[in-house]
Amino acid sequence: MEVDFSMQECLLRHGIKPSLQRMAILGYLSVTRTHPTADEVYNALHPALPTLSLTTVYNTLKLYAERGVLLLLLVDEKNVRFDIDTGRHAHFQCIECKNVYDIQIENRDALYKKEVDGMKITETHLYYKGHCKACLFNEK
Amino acid sequence: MEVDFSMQECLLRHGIKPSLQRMAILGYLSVTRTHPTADEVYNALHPALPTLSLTTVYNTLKLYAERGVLLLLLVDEKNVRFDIDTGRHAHFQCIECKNVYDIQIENRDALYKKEVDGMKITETHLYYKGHCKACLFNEK
DNA sequence: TTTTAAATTTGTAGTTATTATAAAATTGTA
DNA sequence: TACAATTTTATAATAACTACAAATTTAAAA
Repeated sequence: MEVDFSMQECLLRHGIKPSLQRMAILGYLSVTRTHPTADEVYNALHPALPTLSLTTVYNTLKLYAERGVLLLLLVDEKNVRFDIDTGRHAHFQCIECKNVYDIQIENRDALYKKEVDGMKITETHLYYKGHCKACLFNEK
Repeated sequence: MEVDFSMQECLLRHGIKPSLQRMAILGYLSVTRTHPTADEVYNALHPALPTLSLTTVYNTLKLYAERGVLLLLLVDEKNVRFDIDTGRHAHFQCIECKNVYDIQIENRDALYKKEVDGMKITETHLYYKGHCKACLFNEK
C-alpha cells in the first residue's frame, strides 16, 4: 500500500500522530475541495474503511482545527464545514444548492488585520451568500 | 401602556402584522445590542411575558430574517445570533467570553459586491474572532 | 518477546439548538 | 354574533454534536 509522506509530515509538523483514520480523513479533505461537513467525510470514507466511526471523524476534525491543519467554515447555518486550504481566501455559499465555493480576496492585507479596537484578532472569515451560476441558469 | 409607533411601522413596512409578541421581540432587539441568540431573547422576555413560548421566538426571528428586519449572524459556531442593525458592518466574537461586538468596515463598497465569478451575491458576512479587551486584561 | 502504559478508536448514550405539527387562542371581518 | 384567517402555544421530533467509558491499537520498558 502506498503512503503519502507529505501528508504524514503535515500531521507530524502539527504534532499529530498519523494514524490510519487520521490519514484517511486528511487524504479525503486534500482531494475533495467541496468543504464537506463531518457527516459527508464520514459517508465518503465509511465504505472503504468500515470500522471508521463518526465520533472519530468529529474528534479528528476538531483536533485538526485546534492544531491549524484546517479551518472551520461558519458559512452554513446548519453545519460546520471544513476547509483544508488554510490560505487567506473567502467563501460563497449558494442558498439554493448549498454548495460552497472558494473566492479570492482582492486586498487581503486590508482585511486580515492583527487587531481592531484593542481586540486581538486570531481568525478572519469572509462569507458571501447568494445564487451560484448553475442555479441561476436552471431558473431561466 | 405606551406603544412605540416607529416599531409598529417598521413591521408594517416589512409586511408583518405587529402582534404583542412580535413587538416585544423587536423591542428587545432594538435596545439590546448584544446580538442575542433565540434562547437569550426568550429568557429576557419570559419574566415580563410569561405566556411567551420559545417556539414563537424562533418563528418570529425567522420571519424577521426572511423579511429583512434583521440579520442572521453565523459567527458563533454553536448558535445563530440576531442583529437588528441591518447596516453594513462586521462582527468580532471573543473566543473566551463569546461576546459579539460590532466592527466598522473601512471600504464597504469593495467588500459588498453584487456578484463574483458570475454568482449573484445577496449577503455579505465579515467575521473576526479572537480575544476581546476585557479578556486580554484579565489574563495579565 | 512479554508486560505495561499511553494513546486512539469505537459504540452508546446524552445534550442542545432548532423545526414540525396540531390544537388553542386571538384577531379581523361579514 | 359567527366565521375565517392568523398567530401563538405546547409537545414531540430531528439533527448536529459531545461525553463517556470500554475496547483496541500503538509504543515503550523490562
